[in-house]
Amino acid sequence: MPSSRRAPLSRDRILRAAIKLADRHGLDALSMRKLATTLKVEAMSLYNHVANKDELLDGMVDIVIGEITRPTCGGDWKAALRARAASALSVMMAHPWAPMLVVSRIVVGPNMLAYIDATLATLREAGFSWHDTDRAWNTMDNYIYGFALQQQNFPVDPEEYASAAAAYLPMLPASVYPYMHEMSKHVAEGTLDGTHDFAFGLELILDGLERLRHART
Amino acid sequence: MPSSRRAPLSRDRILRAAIKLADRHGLDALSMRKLATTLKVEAMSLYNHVANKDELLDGMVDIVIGEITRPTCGGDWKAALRARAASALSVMMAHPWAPMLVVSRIVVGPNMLAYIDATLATLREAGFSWHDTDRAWNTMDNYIYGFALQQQNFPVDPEEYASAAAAYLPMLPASVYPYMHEMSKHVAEGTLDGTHDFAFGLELILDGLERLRHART
DNA sequence: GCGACAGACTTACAGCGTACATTGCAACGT
DNA sequence: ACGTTGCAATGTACGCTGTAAGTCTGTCGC
Repeated sequence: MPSSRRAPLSRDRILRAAIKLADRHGLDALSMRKLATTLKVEAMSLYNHVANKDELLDGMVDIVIGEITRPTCGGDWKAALRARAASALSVMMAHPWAPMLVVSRIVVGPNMLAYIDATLATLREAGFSWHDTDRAWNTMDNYIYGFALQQQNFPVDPEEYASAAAAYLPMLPASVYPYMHEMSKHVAEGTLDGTHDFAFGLELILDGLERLRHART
Repeated sequence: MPSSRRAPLSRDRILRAAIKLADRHGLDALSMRKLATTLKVEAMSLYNHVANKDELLDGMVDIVIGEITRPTCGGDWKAALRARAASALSVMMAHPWAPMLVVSRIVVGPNMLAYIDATLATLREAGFSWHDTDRAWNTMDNYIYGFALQQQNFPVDPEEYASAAAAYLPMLPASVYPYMHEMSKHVAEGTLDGTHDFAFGLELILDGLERLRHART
């Protein structure tokens, strides 16, 4: 009954191994063969459990979306959406390959659907019309994924912003790019931290939604 | 002097051919070999003008960014940014492969730098601090690219929203996804058009920026 | 025991990016 | 007029990719 020296492959085991591999070595390193070897199996064996690589990627995304703590409606809608955004961002940062996949395909796994449903619920129970709910949800998610993507691809660590800005300054002559030049100078001098501020845009959106809500009641 | 039956290859000719190919057949169809054949040349010849495929993609993005009409400061900053966003979106829609590339790499071509510089200029001349300028610019661009990506990947044409929603309804049982179910029903019945509204989120952000500007003066 | 069947394996193919070595052509100094 | 030089196009090759198709094998129900 324990037996089976044969690998007990399964769709779930494959997806989780794929996530681990992508987390560790990036999405480019995720090939069917490499994934198979981490599972001590041949590449083609995977196809007994996932139809093709696209389905594999979809499955990975849905699992990751499942890690986001879903908003619960009934309380303060703004706080709920803020928490949702924070959780989504932290999950996206934990799986750097995820936002790219989320935006480049339409995933309709159970976790994704439940996640969206909970979001719609929060907005509806807060009193938004269906029309506004639809637009509010899209606006927020555009911002969240956009921010995560930008953050992921930014090439320098936060503690190196100043030195990096100083290094790039010569490539931004004041005569050609006056504003970029001055901004980089401020970052280099520490007058401006180049930190990307997730809350800024989020609060802009949330405040806008709140005013919209008041205007319509 | 006309002579030269040999193809007069050049970096610019390559980039424009690559853009045309990607526009027509998608980014997946853009391989060095296919690109070469459209130029009646062998694949390896391309490498005399671009270092590698990544540099090719970077070059394509910078050309496309150059197609965006840049904001001019001095007038109404809100109108200028609105026009900038509209132009950026229309360019992204004309080159469906572009937003994905823009968000997945850091492009520092001359057009990109000029584009950013003009944006910073508009915000600065409107009276925003460097701190706010930085955040405002990022928030807007996150939204623009996020929206373009979402629009690109949406699988159904606007005129088919209602029928598509009706078709998907059975996959969204009211018992499991009550809100998605009801929303889809509204779309199917024509009570709600599933149209994605670019202006909605954009005005949310612009209004937020305006209030911020007033609060700080 | 034995037949059936799921699931792992093997082989093979077309396509990819690109390293490296070679070739052909045009312009130059003499 | 004639080597020489050097750039740009080419040809070949390698290792990698996703996956179609066919084969083999261990386990289970009868």
